[in-house]
Amino acid sequence: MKPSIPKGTRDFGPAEMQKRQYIFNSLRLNFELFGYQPIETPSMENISTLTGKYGEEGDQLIFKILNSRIHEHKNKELLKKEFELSLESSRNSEELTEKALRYDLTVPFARYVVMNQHNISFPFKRYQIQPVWRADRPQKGRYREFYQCDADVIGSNSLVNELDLISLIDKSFKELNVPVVLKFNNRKILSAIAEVINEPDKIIDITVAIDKLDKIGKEGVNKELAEKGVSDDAIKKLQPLLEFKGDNRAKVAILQQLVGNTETGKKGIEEIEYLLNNSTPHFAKMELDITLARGLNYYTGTIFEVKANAGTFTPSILGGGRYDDLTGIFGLVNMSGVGISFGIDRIYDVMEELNIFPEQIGKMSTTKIMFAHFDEETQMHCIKLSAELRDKGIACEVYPDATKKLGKQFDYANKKNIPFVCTVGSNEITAGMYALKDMQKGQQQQLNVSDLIQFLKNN
RNA sequence: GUAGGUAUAGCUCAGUUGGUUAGAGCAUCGGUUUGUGGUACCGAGGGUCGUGGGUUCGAGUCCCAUUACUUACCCCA
Repeated sequence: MKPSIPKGTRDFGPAEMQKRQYIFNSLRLNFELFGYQPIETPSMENISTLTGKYGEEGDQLIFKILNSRIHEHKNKELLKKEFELSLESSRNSEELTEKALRYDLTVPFARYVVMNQHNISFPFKRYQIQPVWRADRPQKGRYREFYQCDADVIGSNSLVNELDLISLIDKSFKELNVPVVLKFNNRKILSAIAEVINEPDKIIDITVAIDKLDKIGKEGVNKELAEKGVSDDAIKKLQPLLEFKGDNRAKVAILQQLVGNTETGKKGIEEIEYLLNNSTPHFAKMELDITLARGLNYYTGTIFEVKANAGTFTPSILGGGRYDDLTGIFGLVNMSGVGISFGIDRIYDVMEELNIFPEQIGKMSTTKIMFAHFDEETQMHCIKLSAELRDKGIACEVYPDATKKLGKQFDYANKKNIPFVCTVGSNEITAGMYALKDMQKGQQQQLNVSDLIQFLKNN
């Protein structure tokens, strides 16, 4: 059998893991610097927890888990009927699938908050670093299994949380040295637009269409709007939005004209102005993008998206926003939350393309020193030495095979990028002086055990 | 779901208008070197050319089907 792994999944070797962990560690550190606490939730959720939260398209991409032991089901006729119905249309049958792999970390978080509401003191700031699964068709930068690193605050309406997240985004990408543009918008603006042009039912179609502006252009957007049944009159009213150019202030002015006289519009503009006036990103380029919509259904206020600002591969590497009533579905109302999600797999891809991982990352050995030997006796001596070094906190290993060939042992150390090799033969044992070779410099020196330990601690 | 591309050694790929025994680099193993790697030289193993059918005296090469992978669209981290 030829081994393989499912489409859209990947194995990670030691070098990749080192780079991935570099990103994970950096993000985790920042999450904690901002006061977020870690939680984890199961890979699978009850399917009813997930469906209906991501929009029509999103729901289709949920990985469903077939119920176990369906061959033992008591009512097979019912199963057959359910299966046939499932062939007819996109629906979910709990007789067939009652669990699904999580699609994101936000919805499971909302579920967690509702279930643990009596043990949580609000506002609750949590971070979560776990894989999610999407039954998408894989392509460049798109995987079926990938990690999200989420930071959310729930139980606070304050826009200070948005400011906090902007700082977190700014600081995180600064530390990773990834040049980014942080785009933001407000769903209230989008709602107000739908209101103003009298197409409140088409809010999703409208947002999705204008989201594509930079891809398909003004004409493309208009065409799509018409296809979705938006009236000509409404499309005409939308034109200023699609045509304007200018800086953040100019955009606000346009919004003011377009939706400033509606209540939601006014509120949305207020929020946007607050963020523009009070956020202080030093690294990320902050840009109000009034065509930014984001597909997920649950956002109601501020929305965020981050893209790399260099190179040719610039997918969205972070997304987020405010959701006012995600917990409401689970029975806990008046619980507004806001959060962001770093897509570390894409951040990795972007960093790889821009070649901005620090030089040593991916090339460093976690082993500091390897012991080379000549026979079983000298090998045993190495094992004792290694125990002594490990007690002092020095990562070391003994070449596992008994071989007389030093070359082979050095080759192993070299390929593993182990910086030091200590050769232990009978001469060394008798003298109590060991040959320590610096693999990079190629220099060798004789040291006794305590000097060896001291040297390795200092280098 | 829609549209393209690719499929030859463990990996990355050559392979001419269809023509003898299908090649290279890397990797692996061995040797040059029985106490020294990263750089040198020599050698070895490893392929049903994705699968099935067709055209032909002859197919890795042309045609059809099929499967897998991949890219773009949709959507998204």
